[in-house]
Amino acid sequence: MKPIAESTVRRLSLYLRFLEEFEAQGQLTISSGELAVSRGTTSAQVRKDLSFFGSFGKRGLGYDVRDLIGSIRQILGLHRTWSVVIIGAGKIGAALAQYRGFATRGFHVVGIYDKDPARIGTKLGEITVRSDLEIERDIERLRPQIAVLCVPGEVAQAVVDRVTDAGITAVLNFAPAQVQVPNGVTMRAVNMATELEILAFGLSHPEELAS
Amino acid sequence: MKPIAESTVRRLSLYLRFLEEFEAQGQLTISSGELAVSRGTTSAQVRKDLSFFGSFGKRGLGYDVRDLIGSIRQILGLHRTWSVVIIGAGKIGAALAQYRGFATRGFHVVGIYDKDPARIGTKLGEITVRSDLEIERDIERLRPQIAVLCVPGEVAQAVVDRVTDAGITAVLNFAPAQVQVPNGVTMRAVNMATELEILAFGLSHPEELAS
DNA sequence: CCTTGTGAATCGTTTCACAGCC
DNA sequence: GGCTGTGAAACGATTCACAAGG
Repeated sequence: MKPIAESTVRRLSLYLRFLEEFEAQGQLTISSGELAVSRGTTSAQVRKDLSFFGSFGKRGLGYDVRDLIGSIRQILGLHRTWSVVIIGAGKIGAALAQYRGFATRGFHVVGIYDKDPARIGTKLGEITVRSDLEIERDIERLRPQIAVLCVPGEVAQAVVDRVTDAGITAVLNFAPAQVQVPNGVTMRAVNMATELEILAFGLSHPEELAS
Repeated sequence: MKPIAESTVRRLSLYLRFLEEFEAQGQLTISSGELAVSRGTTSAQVRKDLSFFGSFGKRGLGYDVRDLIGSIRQILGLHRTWSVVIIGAGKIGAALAQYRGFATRGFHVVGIYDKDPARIGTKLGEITVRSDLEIERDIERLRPQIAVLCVPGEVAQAVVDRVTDAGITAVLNFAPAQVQVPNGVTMRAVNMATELEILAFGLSHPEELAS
């Protein structure tokens, strides 16, 4: 298979969200054009995105909503569950631990860890904060695939090194720091400061930020 | 000025972060190559990104760290402060309200709002949660530029309509919903579910997710 | 000799346009 | 007739490569 652009994967995720809404409304079939307007893109883009993975529609008719949901789920890897550990039980870690959106999409939080003794043992929804010393043992035992980092920027790299050494193969980084991961590990970063700064640029340069 | 790609703005924000680290370490001068390796890009990319805004270096020498920090701050619109309102005082809204990264970069949180009477009046760090009924009045009075949305997906569009009608010109959307903004309003979305799904795709298709 | 700034070349993504099929 | 799937064209971003300046 040829390499797939991140932008394509991101759109597939959005298509999936809309398809689920359409399904909930009882719509059985949908055209690439309908899917496109709901998401602010073009019908050609929708068809091209899907074409990388096969052909899912019927010419003259469109796509079967339920089938396409299944196909995109399969493409994105949502036909199975994934186990997640959250590292850092500060404000953001705690908020994420209780975020319902994880579970409803097949991401199971199997552990949350902190270094601060005051936090260890406290309950966040279903789950109890454990000592950061147990990270390695738990990862080796429970084999989660994904680590969500919610630690201070200064320790982010050290923590990523620990979890990837222990066997984590995907990292979602909320820490305000750029981190390196070894080959074979997928990494994504969500950086609040950067998002705000892009907004500030947009405010400062009306009409000049592309898109 | 020609339109600037979002990817360029995002990199400028990262360069700024590294330049600040270099400055803290007392480094006076830096080459595009040094800036590039710290950020995983190329020296040509660094120079091209900067070239859209002027010429900031000295041939044979590189860039003065302090000057370049000032120039990038100016470019990004960080030479002034921006006022922010947070809509929704649930877990994520509350976490953001207390996020130190806002203030240290010149983003002042001037209000946080919720609909739930149990939350109204509670203190989050410095600031007290106010009724969502005061949103319009406060926006007209305090003239914040940025709204950060931390409300449930179902009400996100209605809330965006309210704040943009009241005069907000930039929105950072953490609600798990696609929203439309009127022309002239900058919008960015951070969608946890999408980020996780991109990771799941990466886990499911090793070697096939571009970069 | 080193490093910037930048046009030109390359690469990747999006859009177009139409043949093929329902 | 309507809509998909897909090569080809257009566009945009990144990389190359070098002239110009310290």
